[in-house]
Amino acid sequence: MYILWLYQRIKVLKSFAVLSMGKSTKKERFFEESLKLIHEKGYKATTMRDIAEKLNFKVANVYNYIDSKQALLETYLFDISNEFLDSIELIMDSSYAPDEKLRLIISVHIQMISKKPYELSLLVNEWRNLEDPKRGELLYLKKKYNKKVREIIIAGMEQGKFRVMDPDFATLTFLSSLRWLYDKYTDANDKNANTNRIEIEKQLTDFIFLGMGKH
Amino acid sequence: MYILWLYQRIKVLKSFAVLSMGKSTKKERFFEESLKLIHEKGYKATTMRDIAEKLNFKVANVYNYIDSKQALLETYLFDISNEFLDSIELIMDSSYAPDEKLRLIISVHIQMISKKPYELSLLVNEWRNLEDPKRGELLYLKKKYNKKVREIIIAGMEQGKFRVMDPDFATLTFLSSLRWLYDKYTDANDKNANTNRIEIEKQLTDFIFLGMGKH
DNA sequence: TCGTTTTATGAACAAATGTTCATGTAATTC
DNA sequence: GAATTACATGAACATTTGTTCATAAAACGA
Repeated sequence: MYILWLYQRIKVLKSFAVLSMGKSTKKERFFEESLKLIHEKGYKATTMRDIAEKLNFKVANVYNYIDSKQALLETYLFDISNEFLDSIELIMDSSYAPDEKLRLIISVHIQMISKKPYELSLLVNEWRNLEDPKRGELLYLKKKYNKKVREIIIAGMEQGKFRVMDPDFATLTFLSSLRWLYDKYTDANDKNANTNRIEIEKQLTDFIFLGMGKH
Repeated sequence: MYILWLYQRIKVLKSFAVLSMGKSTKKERFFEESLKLIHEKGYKATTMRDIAEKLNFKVANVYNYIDSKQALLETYLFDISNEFLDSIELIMDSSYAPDEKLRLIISVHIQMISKKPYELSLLVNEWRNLEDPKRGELLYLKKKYNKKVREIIIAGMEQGKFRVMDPDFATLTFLSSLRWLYDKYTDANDKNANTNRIEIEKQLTDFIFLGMGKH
C-alpha cells in the first residue's frame, strides 16, 4: 500500500538526522543529557557547568563536544525542524486527498513526539533564545511549514472535505491542538505516558475531525 | 438574562485584580513595560538593567517598584492565574449545561487573551522560572483549573452532550487548542490581531464542537 | 610500540547580573 | 512652609557565566 510506503520513507529520512549519526557513545550521551537538562531548566537557566556536572566532568571538557552554548541549541532546533519539513514535503507531494494528508500529518506529529519529545519541547519553548541570524532562519522554516498545512486545509475546503472556515484560524488551531502532547511524553510522572500510540492517534484525529460535540 | 449577569460578575472580578489597582501612573507604566520586556526576551534574558533602560532610569531605581526580579514574575503569574480560577468557579457554580459551560470557558479565555495577552504568555512560557515554593503553588492552581474543566467534560459526556472520549485527553486537547491565541494578540505584526472578538469566539467554538470535518 | 585522536583538567578572564546602601531631588500632603 | 512620601542616582559587591588555553592522561589504530 502506498500509505505504508510513505511511512517507510519518513522513517528512512529520520535515520539520517544529524543527531543520530554520531558513532561515539560519549558524544551521544553528551547530546542526550544536555538536551534533557535544557528541557528541564530552560536554555538560559542551564549553564555549561550544569551540563559538565551531569556528565561527571569539568566545564572545559564541554567544549570538546560543542563549539558554544548557542551552537548546542541550534543543533537541536534545526535537526527537528528539518525533519518536520522533510516529512511534510513527502506528504504534500503525494496524491492523497487533503483529509488523508491531514491524518498523515497528525500521525507524523505523534511519531515525532514519541521519539523526540525533548527536541520538540525545545522547538516550542526555546526558539526565542536563538540569536540572529539563526533565529530568523528558524522562523522562516516554521512559516514554511505552517503555509503547507494551510494549503492542505484550503484544498480540503475547496474539495468539500472540510467545513468552510477561516484558513489561518483553522491552521493555527489545528497545530495548537497537537502541541500539548510533548508535555505528556516528557513528564516522567505521567503513568499514561506510554499509552498506545495508535489509540492516541485515534483520539486526536477524532477530536480534530469530529470535534467534541455529538452529532 | 443570566448569561449577561455572569459576564458582568466576571468583569467585576477582573477589576479587582492586583495589577490594575495601583493608582500611580508611574507604577502602572513600570509593570506594563516590564511585562512586555519579559514577554519579548524571556524572564531569564531580561535584566533589571534592561527594564531600567526602557523606562529611562537607572537600575537602582527598579527596586523602588519591586522587591526582586523573582517577585516581579510572581506578581504577573499569580494575578492572571487567580483571575482564571475565579471565573471558572463562577461558571462551575452556575446551572448551565456542560456544553454551555464549555462555551463560557472559551469566551472567558478569549476575553482574557484580548485584555491580558502578555500575562497569559508568561503563564504559558515562564512558570518554570518561578522558584519553589511559589512554583509548586502555581502548579497546584493549574491542576485545580484543569480538574474543573475535566469535570465539566465528564458531565457533558454523561449527559450525552459530548461524544464519548478519554476525559484527560479531551481536557488537554481542548485547553491546548485555546493556547495559540495569545501569539496572535502579542504579535505586533499581525494585522488581524484585532479581528472581531465575537467572530474569533465563533470560529473557535465551532472548531471545538464541530471539528474540521464535514458531516 | 609509536603516533594520533579522544577525553579530560586547572587556571584564568572579562563581562554580566541581582542586589544593597547612602544620599539626593522632586512631588504631595497638611 | 514643614514634613512626609515618591522617585531617582552612583558606587560598590559578590556571584555567576561563557569561553580560552596550555597541558596531560587514556584509548586506539598502525
